[in-house]
Amino acid sequence: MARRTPTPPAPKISDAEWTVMKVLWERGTSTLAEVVKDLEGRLHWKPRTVQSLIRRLTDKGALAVEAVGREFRYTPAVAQDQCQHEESRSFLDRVFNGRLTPFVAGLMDREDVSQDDLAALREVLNQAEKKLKK
Amino acid sequence: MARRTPTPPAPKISDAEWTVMKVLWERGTSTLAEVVKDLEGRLHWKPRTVQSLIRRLTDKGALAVEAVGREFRYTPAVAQDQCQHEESRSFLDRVFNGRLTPFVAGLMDREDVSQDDLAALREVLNQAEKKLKK
DNA sequence: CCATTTGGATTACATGCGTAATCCGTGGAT
DNA sequence: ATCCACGGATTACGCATGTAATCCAAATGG
Repeated sequence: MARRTPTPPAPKISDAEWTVMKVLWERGTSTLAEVVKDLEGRLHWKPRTVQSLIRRLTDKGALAVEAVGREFRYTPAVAQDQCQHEESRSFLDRVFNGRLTPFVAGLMDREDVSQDDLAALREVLNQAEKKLKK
Repeated sequence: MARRTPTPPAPKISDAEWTVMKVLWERGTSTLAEVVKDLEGRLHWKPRTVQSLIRRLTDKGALAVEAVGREFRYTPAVAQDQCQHEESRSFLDRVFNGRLTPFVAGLMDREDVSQDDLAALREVLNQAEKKLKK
């Protein structure tokens, strides 16, 4: 498994920040209140906490801000795919010396996988192979 | 993909600590000097740094200590598989809402995979299926 | 018009992490 | 007998993180 042409690296997103980014990626763009609404129930975060996280995310360039009236709308400034991929890479390197197969094998070994999951994974592999052959 | 019977959770291991644990898991047991030796060249860590990490790892119960003469030998007190699995789970939950397939698909999409890797992964899936049918 | 709510800005504060340095004692080299 | 290097213990120190609280101004409800 080899790296490809590198895109400029996305800002490093912490655990708690990921929770917020996922909301924003899903909704596309939101105000603070909307994000808070979206999270409440699942999390016990105070609104201030959410605001802190949003602020840190804009500071590090992961969110773009646009003033609407006297409020702000926040929009992801980095692609989810790219962030996911960078996290994936650094995770695999750190824990599995960069190797994907032992990671998958470990999961299969210690968790229960459904037939559907297996089928979906096979399909992914087939696509990869097709791409490889071109 | 569902969780199985939980083992008591292993201590949380940081980035730098993973580097040390990997040496110990590979060597089985070592003194400080041996770990330092093993890392030098690849890393620019001062011996003191390695010692600090080892200390933190023993403090959190990831390493067992045995006095040999007036030195110590350090031995992993947690299984590599288990640590890897816990990291895998928390990574998948955080970044991919727990779903394996998009993770694999993302990698396939953005990195180059070899035929050998594909074959190895297929084999892993076959084993999983066999286990599933039993 | 006044009180309350709400969002942005600033500040907080304990913990963990990366990366050591210092202090101290001892076994080995001279 | 002396001095040094090395290991363990203690301490350091700045930055990131999780989780807010405070302060202030504007909008909103009454």
